[in-house]
Formats: sequence, structure tokens, C-alpha cells
Amino acid sequence: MRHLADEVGVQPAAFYRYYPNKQELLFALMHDHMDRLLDAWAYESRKVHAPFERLAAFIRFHIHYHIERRDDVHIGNMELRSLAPDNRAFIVELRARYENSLRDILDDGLAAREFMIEDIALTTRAIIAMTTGVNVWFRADDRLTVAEVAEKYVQMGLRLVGAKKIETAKTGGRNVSVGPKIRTF
Amino acid sequence: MRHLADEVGVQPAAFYRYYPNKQELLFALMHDHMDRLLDAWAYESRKVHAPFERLAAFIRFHIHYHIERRDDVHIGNMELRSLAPDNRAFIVELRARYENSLRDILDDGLAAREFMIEDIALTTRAIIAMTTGVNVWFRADDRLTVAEVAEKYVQMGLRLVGAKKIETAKTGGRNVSVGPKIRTF
DNA sequence: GAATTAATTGAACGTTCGTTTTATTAAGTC
DNA sequence: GACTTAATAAAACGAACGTTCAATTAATTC
Repeated sequence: MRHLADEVGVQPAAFYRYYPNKQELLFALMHDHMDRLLDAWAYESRKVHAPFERLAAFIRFHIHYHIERRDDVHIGNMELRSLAPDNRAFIVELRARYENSLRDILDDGLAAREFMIEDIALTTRAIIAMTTGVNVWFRADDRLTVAEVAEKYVQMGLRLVGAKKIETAKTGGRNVSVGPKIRTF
Repeated sequence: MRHLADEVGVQPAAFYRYYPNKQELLFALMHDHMDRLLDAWAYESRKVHAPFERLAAFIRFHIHYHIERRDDVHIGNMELRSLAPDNRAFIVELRARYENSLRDILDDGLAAREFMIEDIALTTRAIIAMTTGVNVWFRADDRLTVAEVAEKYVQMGLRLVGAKKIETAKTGGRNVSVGPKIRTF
């Protein structure tokens, strides 16, 4: 709390007017983060309709958002264990809702015979895991930009779902607007 | 330290005969873990030779090992940030060595024209990330056994590298011997 | 079996932690 | 411009932290 207060430029006691304790502060951070994530994807997903388009959009969105909100994502992933059981269950539920929005895409793509998938649940998790993994190694000054990385993961995602129509056209690189915050750590 | 001592059934001070401080204890845990992981894969990889076989073996091994040594892996992933810079660099180097053993497989598969890969570095990381991700959700009492999960990820891995020969034969389920420790948490 | 070394304990140290309390300053209201 | 409310500061609390040290028990050596 002292470190956070220092960062904000305030005394530790000041926090306690807004949050009853540290646990609730952490929960609020993670809750707000998940709300923003879900809202951002809800907004972004309006534009796309065909399953393979939606899958590509999801992967692009996920990678862009996770890189641009690295701090939030980092806390979301590392501090889940620090949440009290009820709070953790709540956040896990929001995460499940996000994952299900990908799962729905795979469902629809399978129903439309555009995808060939053995196990939808596992494929969903595989795509989430591999795209979230970008956060582990991505550095802004690397050989690839975020957009380039995202396009390569779109290709891999389409392979993973056995997409009939592998998009080669440059629909990629379209910018996803989620704010300016970029930080490496 | 008090909690660890309780778990072991000893007084906190007893640790300090074996490790000068908490940092060195953590480093030893992670160092030993990585040594065991690298040794286990070195042993396991003797048996396979063709690229697609080696890739399948790597994925099977990785998933089995990570599920069966969940505690070690969890510490390895969550506490990397708690290491002093030098110690962290050392562990990161061992992790890179492990990742490179997968990258070598992809290199060879590409050279032998058995794989079709756009970006080897990214594909390597994608496979590592998606297979490591199993640890996040896998529960022993789920609908799938570890071996079944591993086989499905082998299929996905082969798709990711554009493997010509997708293995359908039941070479899978072969047990990887890495000890008995299984624990969920 | 006494002497020496190794391993462990129990108690204490100085810090840092999350939090509370009291006092002080700033903002908003009439 | 006095009065109420809100926001922050400063100081302190007890608990938990990593670690040290003197005392004690266990193991080994001759």
C-alpha cells in the first residue's frame, strides 16, 4: 500500500476512503479490467460476421488489447491467486464469459462447415493460451510490430481450426483502438 | 519462511544451514526444476527421430511433465519475477534452451519439407504457450485424461506446423515417466 | 565413551506490512 | 465569510516478515 501510495503521490491512508482494504482495491482493479475487456470486444465484434472473419478479428483484438493494457493483464493473471474465494469466483466467471465469446465463434464456424475442429473446448483454450502468451515475450523494439505479430497469430489460429478459407489478403493491420497505454516490464 | 518451515515440520532457522537466504532457496528450487526438466526431455527425446514424431513426442512430454510436476511449474512461472536479476537471467537462459529444443524440431521439419511454417520463432512460442496453458484448466477428474488431452494437443501442434503427415494411428497415450507427483491447486 | 562436529531449536532483532486514529487542510454550501 | 462536509496527512498500532544468535540435541569420530 505504501508503494502504491508513493506511485500515486499520496499517503497510504488516503486509499482507505475509497476502498475498505487492500483486497477490495485489488478486486476493483481486476473487475474494472474485465469489464473494459468485455466491453471493448463487444464493441469491436459488431463489425464482423462470417466465422473466419470473426475469429481473425478476435485474435487481432486479443493481441492488441493485451499488449496495450499490459499492466492490467499482468495483474489479472498474476494476482488471481491473491483474491478471496468469492472475488476470485467472480473474476473467473468474467473470464469464462470472454472465453465463451471465442468458443461461440468456433461453434458457428463448425456449424457452417467453415472450420474443422476435433474438440472445441480445447481449441478455444489453445487459442486463448497461445495469443495471451504473446505478452510474455513481446517487446516493442523487436523485429515485428504488434500488428504483424497479430497477423501471424491469425494465420496460426485459422490453421488450428482447420479453416477452409485461409485469408491471405491484407485485411490485417487494422488498428484496434483501446487506448494509448504501452509499457514493458 | 515460517509457512515453509511449518510444511516441512521444522523451525524457520533450520533452513539457513542449507541456504543463506530466501532468495537462494527460491533460486535453487527453480534451478533444480529446470535441470530436471531438461534432463527428462533429453532422455525422452532419444527414442524419436523423424520431425513429426519428435514434435508429437515433445508435446506429449511437455504436457505430461507439466501436469505431473505442477507445483514446480507453478513456482517456475509465478515466481520468476521474485528472482534477483542475475538469478532470473540464469533461469531464463535454461528456459530458452528448452524452447530451442522445440525450435530445432521445427527447423528440421521445415528443412525436410515435412512442415510448412511461416515464422518458426512465433510457432515455437505458440506451441509452448498453448501446451503450458493446459496447466491452467486441467483437473484430474475432468472428462479427459492427461494422455487424451496430450493427443489432442499433438493434433493441434501438427496442424500449427502444417505437418504433411497428420498421424491418426494410436501411437498416442504412450506413458512418459516423470514420477508420481500429481496435485491440483 | 568422551570429544568433536553437525543439525536443530527457541527466542529475539529490526523492518515492513495492512490498517486505524486523530489532526489538518480543502471544497462546497448558505 | 462562517459552517458543514470531504479529502488528505501524520503518526501510531499490532502482526508478520526475513534473519540472527545463543543454547541444545543428535550424529559422528577416535
